Amino acid sequence: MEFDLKGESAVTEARDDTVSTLEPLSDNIGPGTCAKTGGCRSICASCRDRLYAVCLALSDEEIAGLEALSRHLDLAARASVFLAGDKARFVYTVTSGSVRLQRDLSDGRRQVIGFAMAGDFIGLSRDANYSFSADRLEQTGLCRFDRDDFTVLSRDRQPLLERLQLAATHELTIAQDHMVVLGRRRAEERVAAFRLRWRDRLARIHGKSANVALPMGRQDMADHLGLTIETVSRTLARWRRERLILDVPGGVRILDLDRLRAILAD
Amino acid sequence: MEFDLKGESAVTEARDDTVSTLEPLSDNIGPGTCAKTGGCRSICASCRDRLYAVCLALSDEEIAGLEALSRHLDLAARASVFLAGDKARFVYTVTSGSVRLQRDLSDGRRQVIGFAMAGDFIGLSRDANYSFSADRLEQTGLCRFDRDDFTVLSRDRQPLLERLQLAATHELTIAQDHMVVLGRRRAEERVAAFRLRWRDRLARIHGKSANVALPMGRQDMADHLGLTIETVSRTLARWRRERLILDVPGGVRILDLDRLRAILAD
DNA sequence: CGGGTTATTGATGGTGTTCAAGGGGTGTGG
DNA sequence: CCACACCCCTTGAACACCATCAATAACCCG
Repeated sequence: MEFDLKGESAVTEARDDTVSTLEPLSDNIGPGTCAKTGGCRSICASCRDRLYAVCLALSDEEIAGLEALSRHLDLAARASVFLAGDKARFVYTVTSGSVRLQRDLSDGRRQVIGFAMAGDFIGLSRDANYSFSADRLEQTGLCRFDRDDFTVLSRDRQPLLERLQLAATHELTIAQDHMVVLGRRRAEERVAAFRLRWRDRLARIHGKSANVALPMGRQDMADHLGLTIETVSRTLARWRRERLILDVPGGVRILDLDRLRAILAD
Repeated sequence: MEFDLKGESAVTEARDDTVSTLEPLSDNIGPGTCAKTGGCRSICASCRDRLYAVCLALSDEEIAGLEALSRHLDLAARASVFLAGDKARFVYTVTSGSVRLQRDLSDGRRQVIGFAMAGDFIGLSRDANYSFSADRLEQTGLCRFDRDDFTVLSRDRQPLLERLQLAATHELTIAQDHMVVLGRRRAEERVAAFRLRWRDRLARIHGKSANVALPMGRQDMADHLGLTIETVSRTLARWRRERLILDVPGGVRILDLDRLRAILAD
């Protein structure tokens, strides 16, 4: 119970830092807070605190413009937001929950391109169609924009365009990081890199904590890291034996952060 | 001689398509064409024909603004444009030649993030410093812009910002493609994916041709594909034995494009 | 409790790496 | 012009890491 990361009574020990609740955004978000057709004031506003969020650095007025175009969705787990090949009509910001982004080969092999969480912007596409699929890993809140509307609006809003530019560059940097992981890291290093990175991302939103919620399964991690599910499982089993981590419901507790970092040695 | 891809008398058979010279840009480029301090009219203008080039879709007037800030460089092979960790003072467009982009791990392992060729924009950085190094593979022409100047200029030039946005999204899509290659492709597929992609990129600039110039060495390919130099070498040796490719000075001739494509089966 | 899904664990084997030696081209200097 | 060094590429043999195959265990929901 004490370590439960998902339940209503989610309480985590604050170790590294001050506060650390796992869903601080849930106060602002929910079906009740949002008008069906119109804006979602509190949601866009909540973005403003977050680095790399698209609506950051916009004036109240500009946010109002965005809101008029936005439509908030709160969707159950385990279904897609969009599929690779779909006409790219919308762009989204994630307001809560998490989304898995993936590409599939015709023979069933899968590469998980990345995971999007609160504050992330998804749906940017070079072409008219999405080049990857997006699936919800859990109950997920999204702010949806019509792509064309969004383009038109951004035309006379340089700050928004610059934000968008920053978001794309940010994603690109992450993608390059991950190429190093996929191309030149061994299995244990890959898993360590993923866990540490995931921890950092959660820390930005929820504050630092030794407890890390992991909404994705072993197969998702494996497909993200270019490994098999067995290799991931064995690596984690070893770490458990060596008291490096401790499994907790819905996630993991990192017991020895330094040793985990040492695995990367970089 | 007939297949030489590098010499002064570079002539290639045009097979798939009409014309196919390997350095069509060289007419416009050279020390003589460019004032030391000022703009490079012909160079920016030449960009306009090319998709994803940053200065595409700008008016003559806007191009003039860019040119005033640009400085053209024509540099010998085998030295860096910038290093990972350097302060990111400049951004560049490649006008001729090619550049290798890479990240290094502290223990010597290397990941080649990508290669930039004529029309590509490099130096975009999320942070104040470059996150990867850029090295010239051959004699290379670059248009250099001061990053701050460029930012200021782009502030009231939406088309430029949108171009920049497209360039970043384009790079991101390529990075995601490559993640699939690194994460889920076997050795032979990786090499095939690289050769085919490289061929397509050259085709955009020089027109289609069965002859493909390869300015990078085996080690570069290996570090790009997450393989060892031996595996790359063995794969190419097999293809040579099977009459799938034919080595020519400075590059390769693809003898059986369909069979090469079939290796990817996707 | 039962059925399905997901995770773990073990045994075996393959793909690609590592280690090692030799080949081929190029440039330099005698 | 040849000899030599250097670099890059190729080829072979042995090995290691991780994948594959297979069986069981834990979990989740109905």
